[in-house]
Amino acid sequence: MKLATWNVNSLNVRLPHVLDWLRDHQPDVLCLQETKQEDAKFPYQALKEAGYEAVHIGQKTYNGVAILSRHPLSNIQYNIPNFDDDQQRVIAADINGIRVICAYIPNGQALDSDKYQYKMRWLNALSDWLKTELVAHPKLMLLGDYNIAPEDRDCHDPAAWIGQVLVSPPEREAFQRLLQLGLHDSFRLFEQPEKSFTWWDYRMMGFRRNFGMRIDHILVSDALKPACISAQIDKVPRKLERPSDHTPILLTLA
DNA sequence: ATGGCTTATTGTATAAGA
Repeated sequence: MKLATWNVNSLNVRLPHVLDWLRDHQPDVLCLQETKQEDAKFPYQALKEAGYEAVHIGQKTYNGVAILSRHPLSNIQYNIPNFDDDQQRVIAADINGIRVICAYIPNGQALDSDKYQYKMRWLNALSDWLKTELVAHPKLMLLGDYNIAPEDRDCHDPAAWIGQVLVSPPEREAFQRLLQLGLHDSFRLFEQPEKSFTWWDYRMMGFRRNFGMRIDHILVSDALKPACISAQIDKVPRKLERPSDHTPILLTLA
């Protein structure tokens, strides 16, 4: 079983890239973030013709998450239960006996911003919810844009990023708390090239110079860890015309 | 180098991303 996650930075703009990528890789599941569209505009039909059922929750301009699947989706959850949030950042479904959670964790903007406070509250709510979710669904995966580079090796220039959002100690601690729930960073279960990143700034030729960050992740529960066969970042879509600033990561399960 | 892109908006400048 192949599962992937990709922040597309507007599905309206990126749908051709997504359809090409689905055709080339045929994943069982693809989680999308930043669809940036209301559900009425979501391309259910085009995805169906490509062989994928989809569930989506979105809003105009910002946020929006979707799960595309070649297998039936059930038990759909929209957003974090009991957490008052007007931003559409989480969607979850049962697929082939696995609880698949697609999340777009807030960026935080800057450490002294209200948005950073929101990010930290949001991470706490996510953690609390996952605690109970893991009891109900031992086979669980959390895929998405975390907006956290967990370690210095996940940042192209750690010294330049000290004190910045994405790498601050409280954010990294929140990431570690997710791991302490019994989740594993599937990318690090395997040997990986140095300077592996999933996002590069559009500016300053970030991609060409590999000035990137690894901020998109696929965490898997204890019960799923032994089934992991491979994990890789696919840099190809980042090289296309008018790319998303993020590129997909792909996990293969036995 | 606090942005040099890119996206969307009842736009023609602004907000946000990371």
